[in-house]
Amino acid sequence: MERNHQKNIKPIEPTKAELEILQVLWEQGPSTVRLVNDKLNEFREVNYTSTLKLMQIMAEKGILTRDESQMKHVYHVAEKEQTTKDFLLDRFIDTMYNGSAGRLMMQLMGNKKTSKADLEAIKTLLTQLEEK
Amino acid sequence: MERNHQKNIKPIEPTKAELEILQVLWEQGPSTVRLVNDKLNEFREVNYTSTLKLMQIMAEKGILTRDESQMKHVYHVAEKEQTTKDFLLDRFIDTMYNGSAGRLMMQLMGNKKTSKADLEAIKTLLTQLEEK
DNA sequence: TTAAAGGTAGGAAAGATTTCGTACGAAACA
DNA sequence: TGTTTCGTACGAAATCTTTCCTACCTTTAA
Repeated sequence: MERNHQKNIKPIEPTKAELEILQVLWEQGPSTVRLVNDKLNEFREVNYTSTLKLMQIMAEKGILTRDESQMKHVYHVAEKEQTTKDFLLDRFIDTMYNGSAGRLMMQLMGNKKTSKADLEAIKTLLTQLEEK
Repeated sequence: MERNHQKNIKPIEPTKAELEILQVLWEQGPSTVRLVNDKLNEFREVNYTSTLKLMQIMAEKGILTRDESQMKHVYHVAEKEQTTKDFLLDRFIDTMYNGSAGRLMMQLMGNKKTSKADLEAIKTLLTQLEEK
């Protein structure tokens, strides 16, 4: 079930479209709207000003910051990528697996997206953890 | 009909509120609106007719089916729980980890929601898998 | 030096999702 | 029987999200 016990911390709750933009910025690093929009258009048609607007809103919300010193503003992701991903993963685990990461692990084991190599890597990591 | 342009494949894309309802039904099994609404109200205030409406919409979309033989309709989840969860997990992995389940695994290892017991269980499972 | 291209800002429309008011029928019960 | 309680149906309002139009400014290139 969904809960938010956090008082002061602002929960980053990107919408679907916002997440797309975050993905581009995570991959490309700080970027102009133009670049982000071009990337988005590689797989989905979207008007330049739509992307602009969205990124402006995200800046307002504090999801992004921007450098306005140049005419072409450069947008940065405000939070560390990992912080956001941790938050989203936690929420996913809460809503889908009643907060049990173990259950998610279990499902992953049987998931087609999990390769043999993945499993090997996990095993190695586990062993290392154990040795400490 | 017009919501779903794909022919035979049904992409289960529950919204946030719909997912809450699914969670209740997964946990409780087939239920009346009353029961679902009561459960929801345990952690968030929501009007009975709101829940009713949502469940009616979900039935229209095919996410739920319902038994109308009694006055108190009983709603069932149409898809197997696992099918929906598989789909949602896949999508999560795609948007958050570029489709790599391994990366998600890695993040899980360092996640606070992953307990020592979880890790142990994984290890056992991995070893079993290997022996086969 | 002017036209074209490319940039931001802001509002409003369009779409999707969520919430709830109202109407009305069936059951429970005083 | 009459009234209260509990149920469904449906429309519409409220809200959130996404898209894009228009205005206007700056840079670039002819």
